[in-house]
Amino acid sequence: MATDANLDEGYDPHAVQDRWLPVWDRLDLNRAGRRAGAEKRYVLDMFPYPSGDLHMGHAEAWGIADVVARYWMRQGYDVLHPTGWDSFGLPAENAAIKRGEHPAQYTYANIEVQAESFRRYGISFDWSTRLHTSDPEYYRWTQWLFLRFMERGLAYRKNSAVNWCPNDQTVLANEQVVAGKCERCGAEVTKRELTQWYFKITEYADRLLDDMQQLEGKWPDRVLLMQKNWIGRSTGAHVDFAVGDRKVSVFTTRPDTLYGATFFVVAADAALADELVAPEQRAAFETYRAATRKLSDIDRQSTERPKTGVSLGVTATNPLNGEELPVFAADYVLADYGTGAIMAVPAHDQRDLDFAKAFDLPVRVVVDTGEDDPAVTGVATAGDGALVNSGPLDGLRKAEAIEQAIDILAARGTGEKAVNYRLRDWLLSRQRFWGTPIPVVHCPVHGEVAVPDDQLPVRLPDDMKGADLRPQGQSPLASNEAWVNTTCPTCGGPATRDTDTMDTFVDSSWYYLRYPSQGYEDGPFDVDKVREWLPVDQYVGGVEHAILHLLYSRFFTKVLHDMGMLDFVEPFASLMNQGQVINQGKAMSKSLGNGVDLGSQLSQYGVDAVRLTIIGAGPPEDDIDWATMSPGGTLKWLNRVLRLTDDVVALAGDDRDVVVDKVVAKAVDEVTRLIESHRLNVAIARFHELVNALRRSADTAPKPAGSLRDGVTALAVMLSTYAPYTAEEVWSRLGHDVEAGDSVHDSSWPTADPELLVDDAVTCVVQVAGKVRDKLEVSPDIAEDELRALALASSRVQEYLGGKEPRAVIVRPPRLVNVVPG
RNA sequence: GCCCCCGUAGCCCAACCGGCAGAGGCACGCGACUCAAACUCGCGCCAGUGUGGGUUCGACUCCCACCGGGGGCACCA
Repeated sequence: MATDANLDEGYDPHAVQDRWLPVWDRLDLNRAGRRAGAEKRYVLDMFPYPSGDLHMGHAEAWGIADVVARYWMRQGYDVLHPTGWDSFGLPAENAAIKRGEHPAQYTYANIEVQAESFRRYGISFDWSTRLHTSDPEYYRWTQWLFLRFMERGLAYRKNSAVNWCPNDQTVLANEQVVAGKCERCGAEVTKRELTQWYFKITEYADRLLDDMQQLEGKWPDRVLLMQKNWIGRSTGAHVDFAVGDRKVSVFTTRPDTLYGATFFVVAADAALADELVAPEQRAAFETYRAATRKLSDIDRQSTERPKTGVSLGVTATNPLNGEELPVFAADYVLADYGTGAIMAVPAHDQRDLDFAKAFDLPVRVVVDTGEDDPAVTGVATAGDGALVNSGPLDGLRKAEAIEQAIDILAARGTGEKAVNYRLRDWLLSRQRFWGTPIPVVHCPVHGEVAVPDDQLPVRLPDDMKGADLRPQGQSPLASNEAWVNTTCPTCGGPATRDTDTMDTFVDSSWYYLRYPSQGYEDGPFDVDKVREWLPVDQYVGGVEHAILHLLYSRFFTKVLHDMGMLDFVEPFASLMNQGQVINQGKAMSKSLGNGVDLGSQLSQYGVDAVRLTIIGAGPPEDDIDWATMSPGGTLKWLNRVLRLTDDVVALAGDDRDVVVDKVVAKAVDEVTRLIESHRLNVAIARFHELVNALRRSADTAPKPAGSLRDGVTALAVMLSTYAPYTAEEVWSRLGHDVEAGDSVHDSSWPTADPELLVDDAVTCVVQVAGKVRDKLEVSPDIAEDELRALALASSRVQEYLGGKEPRAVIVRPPRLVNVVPG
């Protein structure tokens, strides 16, 4: 007995799946290079992380990319649709600690489960491309790339306060701190002073911003916007103040307000504050600094919090007017943005005004914006206006004054135009085990020494498991003496290995480059193969990577371009973000207990019904509420397709009906354009229409067998992109010998005869005062004059005109006439 | 606080450059088939596009304001 009574009669999707899957495996239809000589296309999903089996979200993302891949194959392109796993990372390590295993066990077991699920789900992967970032053959090249970055000064080590996740016991990149919490586990992030490896992504800030021009219209606007905001370019000036005999520079976007500066603030946790503090203020400063360091990022970044600070007991000299400004240390100034010090202009900056109020400092208006005095209202005025109280700047507008101020500063050698970025360098060290080891040796004589290329990979030890991996605040590798102790590649003397591993986002920043030459041993990738296949024509993935993976990959691509290894500067020509699959209005989660298991959906409705339901639910980027979907209805429709097929196959003869031919041509034409424009859900509606039309014709004499057979054939080919199993079944029932290699997945996309797309007559709407009053059947190429005359001759139009002359007649042949009464 | 996106039948969604608001589906109702039901086939049902204004011969579409929902950034000088 089937679980669903409906399945007893009609379509059994499982039998169809079991029938075709082994045949496809044998036919090997998805191998890149199969259509040698044809134009190449590269379709890619953001590769999966192997935690457990596939879920509904995977079903959507890979379903979407698979439609594109299969569509391009039908169109005759040579398609690369590869797969791999982003297989380093914390969940495997945590599972290993819990189970007393090596992380590789969990990782590779899950990969096998997911691989089998992908296969069953009918994804058109070229399995020969398969890679795993945790394989030594892969991470060897991650290490190799790191060393190239190091040679170019793009990987460096520095000591600074870094984001620390107390739960995962590791540092985090800025991009992995979301609203003050660890992106992975949600713990509140704290700060730690540590020496860590960084990638100098800030050196590419301008290019990351400027090259986005190439992506406009091809990437979702919101992703581009998020990246733009994240990079956060600000233009302004560096202004040099004098503190005693020391020069202290600040960054400001408002050099025009220099005359309004009434105090000066240094970030309390910046080294600069420690260096400037006067002896009599040192005790107070250190107390304050200690308190600052205890704050979590969340507390510290709250704008609600009252301003706090402490005087450093020194003054800074304003380079424009020579005024001596009191210097404070405060936590509202960030140590790692700009120079870690600011000139405070309370009249025109809200934060400075709040501080001035708290410390009873003067507020001096220097831009007359026409608003009330900030000293009275407590609201800083940041808008445009005329400069006042500003010596040579008086009377200028804001923009002019900014330029003028910079000119004056530059002439005096006390400042210059400057650009600053919100983007910080990418902190890549992680104090965890299951990642790519950083290929550096620390020698007491020679310092940081790169491991020579011919000694790569620096392998992870395979004798560590379970409790050995427990986080201790430093990498578990540090406790493995046999691994740590080595010799210096330069002098041969005793040395130690760097015990940190790389952020897994390093692994995923270049994987798409290796697919075309997976297994290549002379470099991370075969430059010629990359030239053939890259950039990726269609990338598909979640919007959660808008500023993590996507920004990092763009950075890597630009560096590799500069190294002469790539011809292009943007890795992903087109990007689609799929939405989330939710349930009953909420994200699926264990705590809510509203999870929908993909496996059980597949066993209940079959692969094709689930694929069609997910993709048909709405635009790819929209969230899908599974509670509102009916895969059962989709299964019934697939059943309908098969019944139609059987009925049509049973018809004898080759009779044609031009009406049917037109319906088919129109469906082909529209589906083609809909898939091209990524409106994948609407294409499914066209499938329904086509089936309805063919059904009607098959039920009505004279039943044009030839036209119907062609219609079902076109349907099978188009449907092969969404519902690969059912389409193959239809194809087979139409008489194709799939086992012998005549698969629908090796067929060609149907073409629509342009003559069949032309309508003999179209309906012209005739409006009077914008309201539809009549309809005319006219020739599609009717002339404007003729149509006007026809419309005005309409008795209904005359009726509504009531004998008056029309004031205007708007004619848009052949579809519309609007008569405007006088 | 700043910025972005979205509001169309009971529900999910279509509607090209501004030109007949409805393609498709779910649910529901009726009919045919059936001893009856299920399945299947056919037919039907329901909104004037969140609200208010503006531009236009004509607005779901463009502009402004507001309401509601979602998202991004958030002490970045």
